[in-house]
Amino acid sequence: MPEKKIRVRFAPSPTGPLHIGGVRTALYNYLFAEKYGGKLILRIEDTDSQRFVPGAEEYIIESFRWLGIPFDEGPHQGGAYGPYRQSERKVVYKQYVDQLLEKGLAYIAFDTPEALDAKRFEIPNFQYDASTRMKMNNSLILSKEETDRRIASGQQYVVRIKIEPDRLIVVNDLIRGKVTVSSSILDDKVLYKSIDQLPTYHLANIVDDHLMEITHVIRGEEWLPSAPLHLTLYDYFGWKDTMPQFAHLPLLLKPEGNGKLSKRDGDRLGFPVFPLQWQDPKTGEISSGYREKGYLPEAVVNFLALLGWNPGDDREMMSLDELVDLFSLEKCSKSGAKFDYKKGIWFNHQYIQLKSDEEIAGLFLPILEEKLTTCQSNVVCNDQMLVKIVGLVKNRINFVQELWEQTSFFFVPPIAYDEKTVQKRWKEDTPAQLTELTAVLESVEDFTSKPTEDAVISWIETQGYHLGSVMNAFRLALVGESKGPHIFDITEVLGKEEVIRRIKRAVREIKI
RNA sequence: GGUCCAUUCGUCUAUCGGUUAGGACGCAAGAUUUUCAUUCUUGAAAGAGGGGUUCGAUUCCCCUAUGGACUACCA
Repeated sequence: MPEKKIRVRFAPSPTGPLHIGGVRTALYNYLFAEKYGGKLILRIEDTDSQRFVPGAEEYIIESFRWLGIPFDEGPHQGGAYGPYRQSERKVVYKQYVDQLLEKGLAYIAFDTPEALDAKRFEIPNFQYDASTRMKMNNSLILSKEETDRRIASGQQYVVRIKIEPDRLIVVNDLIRGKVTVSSSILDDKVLYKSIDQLPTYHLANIVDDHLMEITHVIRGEEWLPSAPLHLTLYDYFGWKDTMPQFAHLPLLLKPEGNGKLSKRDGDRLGFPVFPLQWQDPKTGEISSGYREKGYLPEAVVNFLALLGWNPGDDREMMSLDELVDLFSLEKCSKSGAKFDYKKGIWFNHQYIQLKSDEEIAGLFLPILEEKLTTCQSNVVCNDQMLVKIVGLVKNRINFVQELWEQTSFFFVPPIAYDEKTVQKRWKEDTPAQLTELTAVLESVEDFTSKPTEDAVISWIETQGYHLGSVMNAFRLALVGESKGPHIFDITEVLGKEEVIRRIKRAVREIKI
């Protein structure tokens, strides 16, 4: 592909938890960089001092650590193009703002936010541009002396780009092809504000991408409308030759209804829209995260990768390495993707099946320990047993958390018996049969699954009992309801004493 | 309102002018199972509408409709 060393960046704003759409953007940047042996840079875009949220940057770092997406450069690991926080690059931007001012490609405007609001109220489609700028309050109409005097006296101002109207701007997008707009629809965007001496996104973004030698800007579609402005900026600075290429990714949409995916959709439909759980430092409100919900990072990555991209064939299960190998911007789709969270659940199921019983048991252990203390269970369970139990029920779960409801009867004997099952499975002759069964079990030497099963089946056959009714009643006694894995796999884990104890208890407790 | 982007089963998507329009999620039915699941098999399900271009359009062009994004001294 390109001769130049690939450098891409993910540039989030630390204004709260990272949206899942942002995660996907970062993932695509990573896949692209990795595929072509390039570098992925994390840049924190904190030029809005008003909206800064403490902890957000750490949240971002931790999210990608969890997902297994490493950055090559960033505020934490450093790099040759730092600093990587825009708030630490103030001095850098100022000189470029001055450059534009000197060339007459930008100007100083004194209009207060209130004055602009009034203007917008007065004129419905007001835009600060070539058609209006000469009627406003700026250095274009003020004398040099007056402008300087105002600045010296401490009057707040902003620097606006001076857009020449009636020019055709062509954005060459790697995903969408040529996008042409007239410069007349652009407004004189604010590039810099004196109040906090910080640039706005547009200026900082272009300066940093240039200075950091970014070769490809892969970002969400919401940026497509401002791409012409960015192109103009590259042009004004004389950086067109080294300008990065653009790729605007389709958006993630609500699973149902219209609009883009928001936090509310997650709350309403019960799925997270953030990688990690997040507690808002101001309100204390907690938003759920994929990690805490029990998603495996591999599953999240795989699921996200397929929302807006595909390998060109029917493959769906792909590791991060495979994704790197298969990824290409040409295969990215152009239209927004409704967030199919049910498919995400399916992916998680698949990835759980791929993991060893030992690994799943390890993930389950902390949950189990907590449950056992609250249940005051005195069941002793060693690691080997736990692994075996997990192996028995693993294919029934989508999340590790579901393991408890699938396995609780192993640890806690049934205290109640499901009424419907009792009605269906517990007949008049059941107590007598089960009492006989205890004797049969008592005589089994090797209590592992198969020998026990053989002994019980042959007893049922010689007695001429109905297989189903004995077995179902047996299950009811052990589990408390009509569910669970193969019955003799359960008895093997439970052990002879516990099995007999449970049968006796059921015979004693269940009345019809 | 203006600008730009988009439009194949309910959803994610394959198809780069000629296909019985393929796969997956979800859904339904059946099989397996002593239970519940898993699993397997099968099924229903799509080219927004209208014009062109072409021997032939889902595929190329135009219009309409619909959806989306943007339109801040936010990113």
